[in-house]
Amino acid sequence: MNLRDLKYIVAVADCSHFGHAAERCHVSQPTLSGQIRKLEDELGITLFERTKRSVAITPVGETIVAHAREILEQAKTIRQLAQSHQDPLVGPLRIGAIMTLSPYLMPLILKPLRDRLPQMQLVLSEEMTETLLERLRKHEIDAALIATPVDAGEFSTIPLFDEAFWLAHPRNHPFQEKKNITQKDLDNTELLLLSEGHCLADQAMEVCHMKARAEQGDMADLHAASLETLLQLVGVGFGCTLVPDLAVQGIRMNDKDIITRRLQQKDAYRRVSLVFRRSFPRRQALDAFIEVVLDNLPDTVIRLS
Amino acid sequence: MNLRDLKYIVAVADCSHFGHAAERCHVSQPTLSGQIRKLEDELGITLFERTKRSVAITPVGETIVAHAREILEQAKTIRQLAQSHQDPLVGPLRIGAIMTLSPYLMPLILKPLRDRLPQMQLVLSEEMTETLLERLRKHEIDAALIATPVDAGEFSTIPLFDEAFWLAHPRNHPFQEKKNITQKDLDNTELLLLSEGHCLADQAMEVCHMKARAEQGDMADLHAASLETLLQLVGVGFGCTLVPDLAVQGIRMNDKDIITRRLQQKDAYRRVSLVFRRSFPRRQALDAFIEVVLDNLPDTVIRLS
DNA sequence: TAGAATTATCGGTTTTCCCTATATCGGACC
DNA sequence: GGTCCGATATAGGGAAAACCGATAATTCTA
Repeated sequence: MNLRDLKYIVAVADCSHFGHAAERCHVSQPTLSGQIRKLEDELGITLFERTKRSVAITPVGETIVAHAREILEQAKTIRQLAQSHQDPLVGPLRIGAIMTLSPYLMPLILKPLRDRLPQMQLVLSEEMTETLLERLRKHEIDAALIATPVDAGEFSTIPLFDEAFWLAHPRNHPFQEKKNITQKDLDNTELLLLSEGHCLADQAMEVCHMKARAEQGDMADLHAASLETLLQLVGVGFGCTLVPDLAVQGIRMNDKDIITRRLQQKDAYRRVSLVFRRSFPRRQALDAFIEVVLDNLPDTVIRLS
Repeated sequence: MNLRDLKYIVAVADCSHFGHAAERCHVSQPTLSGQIRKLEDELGITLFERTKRSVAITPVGETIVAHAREILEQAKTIRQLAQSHQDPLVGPLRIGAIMTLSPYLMPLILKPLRDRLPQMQLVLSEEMTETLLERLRKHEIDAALIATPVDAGEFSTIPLFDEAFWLAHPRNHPFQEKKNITQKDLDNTELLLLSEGHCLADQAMEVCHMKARAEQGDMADLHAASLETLLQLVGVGFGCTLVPDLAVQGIRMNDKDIITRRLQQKDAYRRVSLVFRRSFPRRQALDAFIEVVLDNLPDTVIRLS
């Protein structure tokens, strides 16, 4: 059996005439006759009762043709489905982003994205870096926005932009008196950090030359689960923290108890990249997505392409 | 696209491994790879995201494979349908019979038929000869039991048995005194007849050398619509009629006011045949049906095979 | 009885499918 | 780092199938 054969028998059932059916199927009448004969042999039944003068379908033939029609409909559906997905920009794009980036970046790009790529449906998720990479591996997401370098291996990485760290301290903190915050100031300060697994914590520690988390002892209970929580803690005077640029842009106006200050250090930034499986087939969708992202970043970040 | 291709993509979707899928489909791995590649090209989309190390289905691929599964199910259904109809004895057999035969023959054969050919479902209809032939032509029935010769042409005819005509007259009719009813007696008698179109009326007229119906004038109002009605008329003394053998066997015991007598004439019988389209494919079903009919006729009829 | 219409058959050509062998790539192991 | 193992992809040739044109066979029509 064969989709072609089914098309043939449906045509004959419709036309009750081998010649006309053959014409409809764009084959010669002998070809169509032969194929139908072969199908009948294969099924072991007579589908059409032929005389030299007429063609009539048998009762079994009738029910089988009904099934054949359904099959051909389904096949058409498959072709249409494929058709509508031929444009790689069309269809859902599943993007994951780290939690210290997503809430501040997404509001900037969602609307432009909807305007520029209305056919692309963005499916967002927020996870920590390791979880994102794991989900990439399991094909649960198509790409991840992270701020940690990954080995080439199975993934490709496209650097998007560098994002400076700002210092956030409470209104009446000693830092308020200082004009410039130096590397030394930072080194002597205990920062409030996000809980384990958040890359921001590691990056902050690196910037401040802090020791590994494991050696810090009882500071652990001050590790917050989200940047928002962290800023709340800063707001009520618990201490300072480092905040990436996009988050600063997002919060600066809202809270009078938090002072955010640019750091002078050259290396106080993190590099945000898009990571995806090297084999991901809709590369053009990613390129289009990247373009929208870069076009809608504030000028406080440094674009990399 | 192709049923084989769909089988291939379902296999790959199930196995996530070209080699294993190829094994399941009993083809080599390059063959399967090539066909899937070709299908992807034809559809213009990527169904599977492959690395040298692994295979994962794309979202479009997922939905397409779902449709493919349904198609394959339908195809399986077709094959099963064909399978269960491969025995020509299986399935409905639509038999039409003339109204002067059906009520007396069918009771004799229905039970034996159900015993001997339980898989064959008999669909009965009763019509006049012309209507039966028309329905044969339109494939509405598969065969007809009639008592009139038909031209070979599109139909085949198998004679089944000869059925004698009996004379039926009321209890106190002049015929009662006679020991033998002669041809001459009949010729001088006006018979009650069935209404136009029933072959029995023509046959009775022929046996009695009656003139054509059109010339009979006001006898028309005594033409009955069924044999049972005719016999009721005989029973209440309206006149005589000819009754075919099987009907006599059916009614003889029931009515004390009707006398049935065998005719001595050699040609006072009608030939009952089975007629069917020459192209009808289930000839064996007809043969089996005929065998059951012949095996269950009373010995008062003369079997012809 | 000739002609038109219709399905079946035949021989040869083209297309498709399939297989074996091999290339290529990525990961694992030493 | 080299080598082997496990995957998928590619190439070439051979077998099967599908297809076509021409023609036969049959039946209806005029």
